[in-house]
Amino acid sequence: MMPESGLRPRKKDILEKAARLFLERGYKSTSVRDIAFATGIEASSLYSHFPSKESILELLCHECADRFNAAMDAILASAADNDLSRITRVLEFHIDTAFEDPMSGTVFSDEWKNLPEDKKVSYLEKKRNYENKFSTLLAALMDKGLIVKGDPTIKMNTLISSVRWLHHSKKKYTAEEKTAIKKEILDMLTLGLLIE
Amino acid sequence: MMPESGLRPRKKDILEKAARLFLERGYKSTSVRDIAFATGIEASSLYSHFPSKESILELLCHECADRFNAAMDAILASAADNDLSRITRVLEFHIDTAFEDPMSGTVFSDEWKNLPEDKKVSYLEKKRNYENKFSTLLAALMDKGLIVKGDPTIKMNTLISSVRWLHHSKKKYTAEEKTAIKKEILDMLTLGLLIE
DNA sequence: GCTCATGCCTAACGAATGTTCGTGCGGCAA
DNA sequence: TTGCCGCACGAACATTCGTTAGGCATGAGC
Repeated sequence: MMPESGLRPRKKDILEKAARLFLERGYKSTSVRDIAFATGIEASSLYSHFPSKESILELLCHECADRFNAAMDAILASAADNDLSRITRVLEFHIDTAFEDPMSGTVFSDEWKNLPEDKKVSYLEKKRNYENKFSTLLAALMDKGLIVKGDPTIKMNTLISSVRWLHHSKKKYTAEEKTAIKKEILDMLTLGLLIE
Repeated sequence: MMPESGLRPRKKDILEKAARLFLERGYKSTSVRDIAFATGIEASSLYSHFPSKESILELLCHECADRFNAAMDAILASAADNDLSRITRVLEFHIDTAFEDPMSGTVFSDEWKNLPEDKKVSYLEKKRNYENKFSTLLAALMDKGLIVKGDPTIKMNTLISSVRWLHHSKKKYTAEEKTAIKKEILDMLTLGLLIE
């Protein structure tokens, strides 16, 4: 999945197992012993790799926020895109992430609440930064008359939320199914439900 | 004296406080002592009203599922509606609920996972029942050529998810703001983002 | 061959959790 | 009055939680 490749394999392993458990049961419902068992070691051995359970969540949260921001920056910087294709690519990124790395979406919208207060602040800064870029992009599109005018924040939140169900979807999809789902959601968000 | 809604006032009070805490912190992060403190009693006194913490969640979950199903049934049964206005009213119900009773949405999509296995089954049955009615309605609209054809389940999940952010929104809105937000989300979902 | 860090173990810790117990108090029915 | 019942209490319970301490094995570098 995503943990940096500079990490020791065991550490990476723990992060992956923790991420999956946090996704399935939530942070609070996942005990240190659960993570250790999934990794195949004892609970106390975790502390050879991480100073605390919260530090695992912290690492996952910030890594995820950084990945979202990096993707957004890349899309915004790409000269190959006009504004309209930019928003499509942002949405595609959200959908792809939901498929390939479902933990990210959960972290991004839910589990960060379990961070200790100080770590929460710095995470929320990254999150707000991402959302600002998102809604600024929407506002620019409104100004150019490319999308329906309105409150960019409302539209942004609605767009981000709308793919949330994918994260928790247990079903395994084939590549073709993923493409089909992606297209359907994308069409729905851009063109709407109704036939005019 | 409270206008008795079936439940004793203290019991109703506990349920309300618990619902709010479950919404804000999540079920697992809310202790029995938290609920008791919010109600103004001791933890042990809770057990004069409920046999367990889980039973509080169970009651909230099933009550919520029943409310969603009742609303859906009312909309489907109403002769005053055509199919197209039905889907609008379903979406409006979701948005209204997110404003007026934010706990419901959280329960509906998240916190039910904390139910014990046997209670989970009966809850999921109600939820599946609701979702079936929802996607059947969408399928009917597709057949009549009123909405874009596709997978009703994908569309249903996307629609339901898209208002999830409202539940956790801390801001309190005026009635006018609520109406405006509702209209913007509704337009966005039905007409899409793009200007054709 | 010695050192030393690494990674894992067993054992145990204090704190917090959900819950039970015994009790007391006030109101209502007999 | 008597007795019961609903509701509340403080104390204590067993369990689980995150975490720490101390020790043992391994293997790389001198």
